[in-house]
Amino acid sequence: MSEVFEPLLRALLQRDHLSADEVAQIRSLPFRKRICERGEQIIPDGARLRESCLVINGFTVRASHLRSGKRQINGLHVPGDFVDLPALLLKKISHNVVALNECEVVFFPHRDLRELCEREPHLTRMLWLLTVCDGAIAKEWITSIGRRVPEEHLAHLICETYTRLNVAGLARDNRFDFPITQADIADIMGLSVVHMNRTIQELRSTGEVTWKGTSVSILDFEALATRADFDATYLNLWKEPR
Amino acid sequence: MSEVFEPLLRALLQRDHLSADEVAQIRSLPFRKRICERGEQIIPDGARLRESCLVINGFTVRASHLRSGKRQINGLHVPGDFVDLPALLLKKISHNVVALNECEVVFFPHRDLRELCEREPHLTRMLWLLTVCDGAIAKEWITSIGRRVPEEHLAHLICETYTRLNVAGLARDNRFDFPITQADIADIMGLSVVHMNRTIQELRSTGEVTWKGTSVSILDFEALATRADFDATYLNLWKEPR
DNA sequence: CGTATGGTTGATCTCACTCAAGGGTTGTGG
DNA sequence: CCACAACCCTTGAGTGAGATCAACCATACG
Repeated sequence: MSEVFEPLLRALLQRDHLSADEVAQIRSLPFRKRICERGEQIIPDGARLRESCLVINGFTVRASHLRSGKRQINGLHVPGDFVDLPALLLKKISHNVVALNECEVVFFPHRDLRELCEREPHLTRMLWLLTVCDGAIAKEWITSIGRRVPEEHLAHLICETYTRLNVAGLARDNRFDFPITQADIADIMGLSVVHMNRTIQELRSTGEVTWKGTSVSILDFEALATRADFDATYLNLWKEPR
Repeated sequence: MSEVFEPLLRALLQRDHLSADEVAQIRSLPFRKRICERGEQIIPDGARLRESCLVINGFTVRASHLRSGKRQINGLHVPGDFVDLPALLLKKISHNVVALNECEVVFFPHRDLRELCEREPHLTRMLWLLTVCDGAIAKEWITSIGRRVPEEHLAHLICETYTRLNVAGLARDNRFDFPITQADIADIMGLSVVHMNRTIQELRSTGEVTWKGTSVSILDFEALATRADFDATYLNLWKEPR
């Protein structure tokens, strides 16, 4: 089953050309697959890791917990995202990764990734690029949470998620499936659940977004992007020799 | 003058062993030096970059601007920080970098960094590691801004900055120089200047922190770290084969 | 000196939190 | 097949944190 690598290759090929040999090198990586239940902790906080996890199917979030009991989500992973690739270098990560819905994930041993990086400088840079894009998203989130008002922030999150899912081939025609609870979105945006609910209703009432169950529709993407000050540059979705 | 490379080597050697040859390879990188005035924009927003910038001396911040005129700072760079190393892969960055005080920075052409990465897999990973640490800081900032109350957030920022400056050899005995205005800290924490001022006064009044001019003193680091829920793990300041 | 910049203070108002309860849907067991 | 529990969404009311507005002070600088 080669589908394991499709989301990843899709993410890479969006950003640079890969030779047939490079594609083959990636495809030859050994892996173990795992199905995770909704709510399951995929990667525990503070663990010492010997493999890195790639999401094939489903949504996961990266969260930190404070002593006070508060929780902040600082990352959202869609299929094709190399959830904890940084662990290849860090060995230890200080947040945990949780499945939002039933997920299919695969783990690649660090040993094999390491060997790949020893012989393939260009692929190394492409993996590096993935972690850099992840960092760019985090920086954009800082801006959202710090200076965008909740409606703008939510609009931005929707634009970003749509764009990322579109790359993964999971969103089109201004619609996508977003299996997340309002409590989780509140933990993304740093708001209370009650206020989160009211913010969503605000976007609904203006007709900008239709959100029923897990189905999100954007009436006019351009308009929403303008409202949110969303500029996809930071996602680096263009081909370029890297 | 080899001091150009000291802050960088310090940052790297803190996290892994480097061979004499590797150190020599770094030292042999060609560069151009520049002095930046306080408030000067070092790297313009959206520019196409052919070199990456390392801070030798002074403080810089990375900021985003919204249409509304609001500004959010999403990164703080201390000496030894490779400010826009991600640009090596991204080519284009969507935020700008500004000097907080008079800074000494050096630029390394991407061509040379690229060549270095082609032949040195381990050094590549070390540079990669720097960008990953930068990302880890951004994630921690999301948590701070989203879920820490202003006093905790400020305490966390102080602990983080002290720890990072300590690595750079610029802080010890619980004291450091922090040439930043309250308006800038407000843009880091996503607060208004007035409230920022009151938050600082709060930390001062409890005696946890002395802050006069640009000199910041921490009365009891452990106590402040506890208050802020600060755990330096995310800074990855230990030696490990990467 | 006058001016600019940054820090400080007070008053007012609004946004967002908390608390508390009700409603809808799904799944499960009697 | 219905009752109940669990989970999530929704709504209302009261409170408080943080924004905004508007001054005033301190220091550095030309």
